[in-house]
Amino acid sequence: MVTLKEIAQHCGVSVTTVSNIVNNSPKKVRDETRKKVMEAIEELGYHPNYFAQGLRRQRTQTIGVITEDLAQFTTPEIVEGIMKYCEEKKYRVLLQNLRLYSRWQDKWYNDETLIHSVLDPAMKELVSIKADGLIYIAGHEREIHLFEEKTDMPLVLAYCCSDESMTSVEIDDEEGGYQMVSYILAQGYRKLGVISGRADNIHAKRRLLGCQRALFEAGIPYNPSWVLDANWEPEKAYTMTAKLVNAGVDAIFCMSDWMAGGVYNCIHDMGLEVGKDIAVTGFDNEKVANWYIPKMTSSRLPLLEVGTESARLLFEKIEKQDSDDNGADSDTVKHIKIPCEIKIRESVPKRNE
Amino acid sequence: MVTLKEIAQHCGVSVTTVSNIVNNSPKKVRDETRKKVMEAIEELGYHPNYFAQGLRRQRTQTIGVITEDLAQFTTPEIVEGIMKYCEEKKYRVLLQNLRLYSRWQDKWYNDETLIHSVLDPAMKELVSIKADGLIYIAGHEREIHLFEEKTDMPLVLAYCCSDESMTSVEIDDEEGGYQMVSYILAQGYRKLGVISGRADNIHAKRRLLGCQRALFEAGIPYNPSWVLDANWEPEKAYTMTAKLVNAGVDAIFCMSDWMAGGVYNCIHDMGLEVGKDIAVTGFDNEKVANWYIPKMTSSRLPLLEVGTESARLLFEKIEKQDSDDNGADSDTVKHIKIPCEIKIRESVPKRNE
DNA sequence: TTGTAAGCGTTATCAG
DNA sequence: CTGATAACGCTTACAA
Repeated sequence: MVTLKEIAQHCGVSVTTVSNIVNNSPKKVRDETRKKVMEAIEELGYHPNYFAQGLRRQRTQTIGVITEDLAQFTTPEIVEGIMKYCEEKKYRVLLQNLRLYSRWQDKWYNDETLIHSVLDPAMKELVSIKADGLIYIAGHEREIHLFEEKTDMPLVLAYCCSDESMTSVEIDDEEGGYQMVSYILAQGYRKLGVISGRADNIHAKRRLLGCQRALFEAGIPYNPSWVLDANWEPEKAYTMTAKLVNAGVDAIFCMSDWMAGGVYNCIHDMGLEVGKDIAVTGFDNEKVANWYIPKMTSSRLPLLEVGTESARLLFEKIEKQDSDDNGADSDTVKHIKIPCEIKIRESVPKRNE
Repeated sequence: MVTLKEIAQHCGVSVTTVSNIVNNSPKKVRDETRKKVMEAIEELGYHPNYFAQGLRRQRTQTIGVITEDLAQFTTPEIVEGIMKYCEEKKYRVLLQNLRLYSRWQDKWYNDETLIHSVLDPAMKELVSIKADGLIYIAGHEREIHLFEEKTDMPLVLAYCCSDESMTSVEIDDEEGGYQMVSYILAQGYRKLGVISGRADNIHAKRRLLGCQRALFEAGIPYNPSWVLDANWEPEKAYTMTAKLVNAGVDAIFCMSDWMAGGVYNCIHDMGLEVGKDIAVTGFDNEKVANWYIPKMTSSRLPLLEVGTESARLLFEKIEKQDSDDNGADSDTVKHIKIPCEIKIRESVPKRNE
């Protein structure tokens, strides 16, 4: 590998001069020398040694990203957002994948010691590599307490949150639920059934809250017995749909596009038609939403934005830390929620009545 | 950060001793000293500095992974496979994301200079970080010529291939097509229609080849006019299906699960029933396959395996390189194809006839 | 404007 | 069994 020294020898100058040119330091360099050196660099193909540089400076121009599970459908897009931002900032990304699902399926959900068993080595890794900051991407949104013993490394939580002291970027599920239900009501429906995910799930809870708010604002009483839990499973959603239809709802707000498949099928099997007889909406705006018939109105998760926003906040912290020579802990903690985007299609036609 | 020196001072020994203990070198160390040092390491929380280590050794224990687009549905699982393997080998993974799709949609497909404009900086990066090896993951399978000017870095192509000189791991599309069509024929169907992807697409070509082989082996004449190109688009697949049905086929081999949605819809709209009137199979085994009614037989892409196998081959190369002090270029080039796995469901019932 | 030299934390060589 | 010391490639204060 070509080193500074070799370039220097090649040009008959000192390493210092070459280094100054490479880092275009404020020092004055004769144009002639600069040109000569630049040419040599080009010709010999010099590229700074990352390790020597990292060893010398205290900054590594590298941030760590730890994902709970890269194979979760929400994760790659968040990572993509982060990388996009980092590219502009000329930062490297060291990605760690905890592979929680493939290791333990669902068992890790509430078992933070289990998570720690793989998280701790990953963190050590990042310390040893002196990452300038860390973004932690959860596999599904929830409240975590993994980082109690604060590291000095700037940290941003993506797709999850923690206590007040931790900067986090989440999607605004409540607003998403609110938007969706407001839309359904605006289309003229009045008897709203809800197919929810797991009752203890933060997405489900927040979306339901938004739903209730929309109902309240429209002056429509909230009927809790029309809210059924299908545990994110299409099969269960199928069963629940039958109950809701028999109970007389005219619209169903289903909390995931996949579960909505069960809803569509059930309605079809009952000899009814989605849209004409019963309005249906999903959530997540996955590809399927476009392929149900009629095409289903859904809500896009702003994952890319979660990524870029996390990165933006992280760099804000890193820069803050850099300028705080006094060591003042004037941390800028923020809790950002990014709105979902409703994608209107054909499953909630205007009610003519 | 705790350094070797600090540990040494704490214990009243030299850094050499500590280093020897940390790397459990063959050198003999008195048990007493070892114990003392180990305790200090534990207590002070020592972790070797990645940069100092990397600077000193020539090995970095890091491999680079360059993805054409992480958001491609096939990519994360391959990455996951690689990371799984690397974890066992105690290697780090530096992931680079070219983001080809989000940058240029489809425009980069046959424009390798465009690709080079983002690939080259990424490669430089890996050189500067002295990655021990590189895995390149394509966004869709095809033949690439991106690495003509051989680097000395061990390289494996995943989900794509190149000329003979390059090690690659692909999925065995031909065998996949063969398996699927053999199965359809074994179930008693004789008039096979095919909905293909882009004609110039390597997946499509290979699957079709397998299909033709299966037909030939069964002694059934191949009718090219029953092979229609739907460009991977469900909408087009819908149109094509009508043609095939009108032409009198009794089974449709559709080359992607998403296009199969169009097939299902068309058959339904024509007043027919998938399974009963016409057999249908998809490909890719995406989640949807389970949600069409009747559940669709499809073929699982062995992506995780592509990942682990790529990593395995890469380490084979790395180790080879290490042992080849003589510099002999006794490279082990391999072209691996990993079989798909047919997932039989309900869309191709046994023909009773 | 350019050069000298120290030092970042490690490992390897060689000497005690 | 243990310890000095050089070297890896770079940045930076200071000297010329």
